[in-house]
Parts: sequence; C-alpha cells; structure tokens
Amino acid sequence: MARLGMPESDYPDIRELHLFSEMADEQFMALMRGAYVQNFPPRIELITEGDSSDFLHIVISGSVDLFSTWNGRETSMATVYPVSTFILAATIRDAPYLMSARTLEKSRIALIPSQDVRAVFDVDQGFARAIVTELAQCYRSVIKAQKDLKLRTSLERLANYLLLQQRHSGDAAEFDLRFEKRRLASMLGMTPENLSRAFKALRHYGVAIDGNRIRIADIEDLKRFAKPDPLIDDPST
Amino acid sequence: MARLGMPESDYPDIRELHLFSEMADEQFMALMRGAYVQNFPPRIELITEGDSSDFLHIVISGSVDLFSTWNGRETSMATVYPVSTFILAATIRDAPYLMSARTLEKSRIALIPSQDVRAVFDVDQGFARAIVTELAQCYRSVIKAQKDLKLRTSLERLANYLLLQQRHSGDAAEFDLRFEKRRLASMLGMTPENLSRAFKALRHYGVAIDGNRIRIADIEDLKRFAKPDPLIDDPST
DNA sequence: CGCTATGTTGATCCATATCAATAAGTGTGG
DNA sequence: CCACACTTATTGATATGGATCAACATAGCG
Repeated sequence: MARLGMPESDYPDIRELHLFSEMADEQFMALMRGAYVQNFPPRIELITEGDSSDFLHIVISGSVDLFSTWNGRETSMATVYPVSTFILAATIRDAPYLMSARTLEKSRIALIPSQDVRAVFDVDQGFARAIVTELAQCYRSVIKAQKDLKLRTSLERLANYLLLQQRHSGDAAEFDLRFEKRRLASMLGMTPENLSRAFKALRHYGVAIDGNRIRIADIEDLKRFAKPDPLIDDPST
Repeated sequence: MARLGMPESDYPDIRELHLFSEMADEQFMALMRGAYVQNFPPRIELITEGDSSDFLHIVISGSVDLFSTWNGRETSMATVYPVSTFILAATIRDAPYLMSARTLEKSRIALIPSQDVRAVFDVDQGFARAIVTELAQCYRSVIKAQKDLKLRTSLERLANYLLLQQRHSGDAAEFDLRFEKRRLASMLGMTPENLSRAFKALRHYGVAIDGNRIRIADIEDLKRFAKPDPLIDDPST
C-alpha cells in the first residue's frame, strides 16, 4: 500500500478512458508523471465527505462504493467500476467531497493531483472537451436517479433495475446480481428487509430469485409493470 | 411572442452571468448574434422532456419550473431564477432533455442555438472553463438534493429548507415563501396535504406560518431539530 | 468449526399517500 | 363590482408503503 509513481503498464488502460483519449500525448504524459497508484484491500475508506479534493481518482480494477451520511444514517449513492473516474466535479471546483468512497473489494486506484487536472484542462482542448462531456453525463445520471426516486415506488425501482441489469447481461433470461442485496437496497433507497419482500412481490410478474441469481420468466410481463422509460433508465441518453 | 433577434439592451445582463463573463468579446458577440429572445406568459411549457436540445435557455426575468413526469405522476425538480441558464447538460451532450420546463410567471427567455454553444466552447478558453465550472456546480447541487431525499424525512427536509430560505432573506426573523405551497411540496418530495401537516408539526420548534409568511421564533431551536449540514444545504460549496 | 455479517420472515409501528369535504383565494366575464 | 368557476390550501379519516424490531437461518471467513 505504499504510494508509488504510476507504472507505465497502467498507462494504456487509462489512456483508453474517453476522458483521456482525445488529449495530446504530451499532456497525457504530464498528468501521468504526477500520478500515483495504490492497491487497496476491501472495505477501505478512500475518501471522506467534507475532505478537500486533492486527487482525481480512477478505478483501474476492483470496485468502489460512493456513499453519504447524515445524522447517523448512511446511503449508497453510486458504484464505480473500472475503468472510470470519480469525484470529478469536486476536483474541477476545488471544493470538498460531497460523498465518501470505500473499496468494495481488492482494488487498484490511480490518483491524479487535482491541480494537475485543472492545469491541463486550461491548455489541452481535447481534454477540456472530454471533461465537460463526462461531467454532463454524470449530471444527467444523477437527474435520472432523482426522477427514479421521486416518481416511483421502491417496487417499481427494483423492477426497472432488474430490467436494466438483464439488458446489461446481454438479455439473458438468467443473470446474477452484481452486488450484495444490502447495498442494492441502499442504492434503491430502501431497507434490506423491504428489498427481500419486494423480490417476493415481483414473483407475480415472473421474477424468480435464488441467492444472487435472478430469472425473469416473461420480460414483457415485467415491463408492463415496470414501465421502463429511456429518460430514466437508459444509461446512455 | 414572435421570435426576434436579441436586442442589445439584454446583452449586459447576460454578459454578467459567470458563464459568459470570462469569454472574449468576439465570441460573446458571435453567440449573441445567433440568439433569440422571447416573452412568455405564465404557465407556458417551454420545453418537453424527450425533445432534442436545440437551444440553451437563459432566464432573463420571471422564473421557470423544471419538472419531470412518469406514468401519470409529476414532480418539480428545480426552479430557475434570473439570471441563469438551464438544460446546459443536454446542450453539451446534444442529447434529449430529461426535464420539462414551464414559466411560473410572465418571463423573458433567451435562446442560444446549442450548436453555437458547442462551437464557441471549442475556440474560447474562458468559456470552456466557465461551462465546466457551471456544470460541476449543477452536478453538486443534484447530489445534495439526492442526499436530502435519501437521508432525511420530509419534516427534516422542510425544516432545513426553511433555515435556508431564512438565510436567503438576510437572516430576517420573518420572510415569505418564494412560491406556492403546492410546488414547494413537490420540490421537497411530498404531497400538499403532508406539507400542510409538516408546517403544523414544526410549531413545536417555534415555526409560525400565516399564509406565505413564515416566522421562526428561535433559530437555534429549529437548528437542533433540522441539523443543517453544509454538505447538503450550502448552495455554494 | 465456530464467529460474524448477511439475508429472510413475521409482527408491529410510523411516515406519508390517498380520499373526501370544506374553505379560501384568484381570476374572468357579465 | 359582483357572481361564478376554478385552483389552492386546510383538515379529517383512512389506507398503504416502508421502516423498525426481533428471531432465526445461512453463508463466508479466519
């Protein structure tokens, strides 16, 4: 876990990130020279909400939970998978983190000093364009999550989540949940107990669950209940 | 309501927007030349979610409600006051609007073709910097709203909202609600009936309400209940 | 092989929505 | 200027979604 300069073997993965793919080689190398890479065990808190945003983080392998707390309560806000960045907005604004982050599993994380990111933004046209595109994407994702929360019941949110995961699994009739139910419940804005019951309630629409394995008997039946909407559920639009 | 080129008398107000204040004169004039201004009566739907984002909108006077619908339900997402823009993210990504917009009152709205915005972004460093800062700000606002929704009860949300409005009114002991309770309820993610009862429940913490007028007897008392948190309630951070 | 965290199930409680009735504005046209 | 229609706000009664509490089962994991 000692802090090391980034090995060049990690460069290609990061370079492929659309955030870095359009920038000049020279600027990319400048960013990489100032960057660090660390390997973390599971359940390590990487950042804490309220801290100042000294580094842009990139998940190279593993996965990271973004969560927030208030008054003794806690909620999962998002999950970050390789290869992507997190806390870009705090880095840009040089403002305190609004969310905490912890590794879910053994993870490899790259850290780029925030001031380097801001400096390169000002001199590299492609990087600037990429950052603004990425940020707009992030913004739209949160808006969709908020519509999901305000317009749907927890049962409807779960149904739509399952349809999305199913699509994500190449439209297979069966697939595994990507993370533990405890966190899924928190992400969907409900308690674990309520999630357990929601799964049972969805049996009426042909959803079978065995451990982490989900089987959807009749997609159309589930869709009639879930009423998926591209303006809420499509990750791309 | 006929579409007209923007009169030069509107330029200064827009120029002062931090989104436009740092850009070169030449680029600013280029944007303005392609822009239109329209006056709208109250309750006119300016854009509809799902439509393609042809124009960046700027509220010059009046106010605009951003709302979303699904399955016959509707919720207010935000209110836009002069002078500021809305649907910047859709403009940047050239993607469909995720929210609809309607005037709340008689309003003056400027429309800048989205492709002009994207074109100027690529040639003006100051404008690019301003856009990315603005977007990061928008993103953080929604994250805060989401924390508010997921971590607090409706009573706690209302209490913190009142504290914020009070600060917004120069820490006056009395102030008026800025918009009708019906919309306030929707913004806070509750029904009008529930809001009505929530106001009465806050009497225990020294909140008196008469029509649109709010009086907070003891700020500290209300704060002990509301537990305001800069990472949720501060508009600036 | 136990320990600990996770998941399930049942009973109950609480927050919030819904339905219904009434009151109070607000704007419109006569 | 008033009468009417229409929307908004309040209040009460009730229903329901979802949380909490508790008990137990189960699955990883050292």
